[in-house]
Amino acid sequence: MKRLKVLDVLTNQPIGEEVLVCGWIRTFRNNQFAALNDGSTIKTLQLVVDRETTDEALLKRITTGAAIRAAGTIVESQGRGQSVEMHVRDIKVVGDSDPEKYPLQPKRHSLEFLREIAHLRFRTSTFSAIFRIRHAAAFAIHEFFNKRGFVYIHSPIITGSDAEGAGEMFQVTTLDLDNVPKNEEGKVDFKKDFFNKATNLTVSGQLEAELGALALSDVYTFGPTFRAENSNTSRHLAEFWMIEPEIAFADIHDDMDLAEDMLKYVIKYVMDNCGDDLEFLEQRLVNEEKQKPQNERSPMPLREKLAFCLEEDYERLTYTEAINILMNSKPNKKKKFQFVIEEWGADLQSEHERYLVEKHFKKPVILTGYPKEIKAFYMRLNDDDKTVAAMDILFPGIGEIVGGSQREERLDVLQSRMKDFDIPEHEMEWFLDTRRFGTCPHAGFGLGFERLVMFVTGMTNIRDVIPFPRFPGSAEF
RNA sequence: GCUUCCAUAGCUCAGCUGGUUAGAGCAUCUGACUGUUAAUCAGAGGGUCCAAGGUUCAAGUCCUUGUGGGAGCGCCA
Repeated sequence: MKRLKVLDVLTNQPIGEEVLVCGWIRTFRNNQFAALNDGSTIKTLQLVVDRETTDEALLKRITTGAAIRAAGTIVESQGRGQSVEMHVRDIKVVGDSDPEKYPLQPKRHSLEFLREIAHLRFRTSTFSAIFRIRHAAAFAIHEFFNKRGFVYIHSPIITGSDAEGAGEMFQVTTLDLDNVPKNEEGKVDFKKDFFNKATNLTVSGQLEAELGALALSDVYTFGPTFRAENSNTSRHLAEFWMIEPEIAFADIHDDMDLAEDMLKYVIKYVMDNCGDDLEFLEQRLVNEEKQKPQNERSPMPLREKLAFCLEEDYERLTYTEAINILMNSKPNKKKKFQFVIEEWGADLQSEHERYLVEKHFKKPVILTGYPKEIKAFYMRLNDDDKTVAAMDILFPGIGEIVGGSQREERLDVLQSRMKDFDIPEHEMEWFLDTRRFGTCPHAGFGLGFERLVMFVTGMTNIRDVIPFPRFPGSAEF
């Protein structure tokens, strides 16, 4: 007999048919009713075991966490709470689970506790929902770009370029750290290393994506990214996944349109395909927030918040406009901000971004035209010579979700900008070649995938939306 | 890296200005019940009070240091 997934049984309801299901027991009530989950859906299939005819020793082995293979007939449920259930004819315990030792028992567990047993947390309703949604979001991203004719580029994970300037890098080496070869100057001799040079894990695939875009027109990368920064927050990881589209013959406005369209596409896809999981996570949030005071609770339930982000156009404004709003804001005048905005040119802190998104506009915001001093060298210099064509998309609750820009396509301007930032030209010749030969206006952005998953699931700690989070001091599992 | 809070049973927590045998709910186990669904009822077991020092007649409680965790900030996606 072919195994059916629980999702198929619950969707198709093959009443009267004998089927085979496999999965793990969530609870076993009354020595009679087992809730079986196989990860295909957040829902469980109720297995009704005949306790008169089933061996008592076998009944004792049907415990929370046990792996089960059960054959029986699907019938309309006699009880409330589910429409169909299985009358079990034959049940086998494939893998036992000692209830005295198994850490997941049918009760609420804290996210902090589950983080410590990340190898088992897939088995909880919350995390199975999160990772199904994570999958759906990843799939939707590929689908979105594919429909628009983008080419998926695999940018290198090990990079020999050390001028990307996006943060501290992890070194990659096969040198014996107990006996490091030195050159004549007494420095590490990387000529003896695996690649004959110093190499690192990538902090961004953007520069490589630009190379692709200047031939294939529209490309994107979607891969792991590594930052060796000592960041200890609920929004940062040392290893995370990033999506970096790059579009040729395009300006900053095309870039903003693309980012907004993509975010909306992914959110809609998840809403259309993960309804049960979203409903569960929404209820989870409501229950969690019951303990909080009214003013700290979310203004909208999860699904309403997502729908709101689909209907609304994101508020687009310049850095200069944002500074004016902030300078005239109540918290700024009453010096409630930790960093009071006093003049144009100030870097925006997260408290300022949060004010704009959560208090002032109450919807996603796209900020453009930042002062050139506070942004990267490759961003296109505007005609005012003071600002660059950068854009950041800010989301309620999680802050910056997208950072992008129109790229500086003019060779001379780019070279002078690199000089300003002390970036050695000789290491970037390959990058400058794109400006020497057939350069054209182009733009792109980086989307933090985990931050998107946080937003869509309503989770508030980034360590709960990636299976095995890496952060300073921790690379477990 | 900085600021701040926390660490007591398998889990979530209570434990008052330091005072005799450290508690509850859930989970687990035993029994009863049997169409349950946070099952119910009765009972039982379960503790290096994070670690090491210190103060004190007396420390789960106070102090110091360390370790682990949360939240916020910075860096960013």
